[in-house]
Amino acid sequence: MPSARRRWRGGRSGDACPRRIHRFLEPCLLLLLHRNEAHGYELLDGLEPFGFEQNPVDLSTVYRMLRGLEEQGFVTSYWDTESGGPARRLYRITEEGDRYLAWWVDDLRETDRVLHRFLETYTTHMAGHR
Amino acid sequence: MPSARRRWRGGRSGDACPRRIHRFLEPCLLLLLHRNEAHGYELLDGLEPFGFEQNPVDLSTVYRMLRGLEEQGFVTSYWDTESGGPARRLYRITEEGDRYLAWWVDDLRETDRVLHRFLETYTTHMAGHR
DNA sequence: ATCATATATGTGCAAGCTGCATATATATGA
DNA sequence: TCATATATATGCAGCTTGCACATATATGAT
Repeated sequence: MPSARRRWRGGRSGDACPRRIHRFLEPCLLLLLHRNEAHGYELLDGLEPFGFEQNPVDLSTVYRMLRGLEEQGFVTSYWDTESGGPARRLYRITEEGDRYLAWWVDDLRETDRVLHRFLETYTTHMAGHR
Repeated sequence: MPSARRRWRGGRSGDACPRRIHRFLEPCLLLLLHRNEAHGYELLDGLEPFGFEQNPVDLSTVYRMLRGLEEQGFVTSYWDTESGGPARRLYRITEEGDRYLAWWVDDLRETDRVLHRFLETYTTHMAGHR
C-alpha cells in the first residue's frame, strides 16, 4: 500500500508530514546551523517548530544527512569532548552551505507557488460543482 | 550525489520540480479525472499547468500511478477501442476517489502551512543578519 | 504493399530517501 | 554496580521515480 494511502487510513487530520516535501529536512538543518553550530542530537529538538512535532524525523536520518552535507562541503564538523557525556560532533555551516540554503529557499518558494496553483484550481473547480 | 544537489548544479533557477512534493502526481491525476474521464497519454498534457511544464513527469509513472489508484478503488477503467488508433484505457474517478482527493487537499494545505512557517523563519532570521 | 510516424500502454532496473531495528560508547546518579 | 540519558552510527527493507526498453495499432506518405 502506498504511503499516502496508509497515512490516509491511519493518520489524524491536520498532521501532514513535513517530509511530504522531498528532503525538507536538509534546509531545516542548514537554517538551524546558520543560527548556531550544533550537534545532531541537539538539532532534533530544534526541528520541532518546523513541523516535526507530530511527525518526528528519525535520528538516523539526521545523522546521515549531516554526513552528506559535510561530504559536499556545506558544513564542517569537529569533536567536542569537553562538554561531559559522550563526545559530540559539532557541525558548522560553510559559505558554500549559505549559498546552498539560499538556493533551497528559492526552490521552496517555487514549490509554494506550485502548491497554491493546485489548491486554487481545486477550489475553483469544486465551486463549479456545488 | 543527492538529487537536490544535482538540481542545484544543473537546473536553472525558477524551475522547481513539482515532485519536490511527495507523490504530488496523485492528487493532480485525481483532480483531472474529477473534471473528465481520460486515458493516461491524454492526462500527461493536462498535468502541465500544475507545474510539470519544466519538469515533465515520465509517462511510465503516470501509468503506474493510475494502476495503483485503480487497485485501491479510487478510479475504475475500461477499454475504448472505438476512437481510432491503439486502444485506450479510460479512467473514471469513484466516490472513494473523491474522498481521497479531499483528504489530499487537506494534507496539502497543511504542507503549505509548514512551508510558510519555514520561509517566514528564514526571512526573519536573515533580516537580523544584515 | 511497405514503411515511418504518432499514438498508446506497459515492464525491468537502478538510484535515492527514509523509518525501523540494532550496535556501540560515555557520563551521571541511584 | 547498574540503570538511564546522552550521543553517534550502520544495515536493511520498502517506497517512489526516472530511464531504457518492449509492444501494438492506426494513419499517411512513398
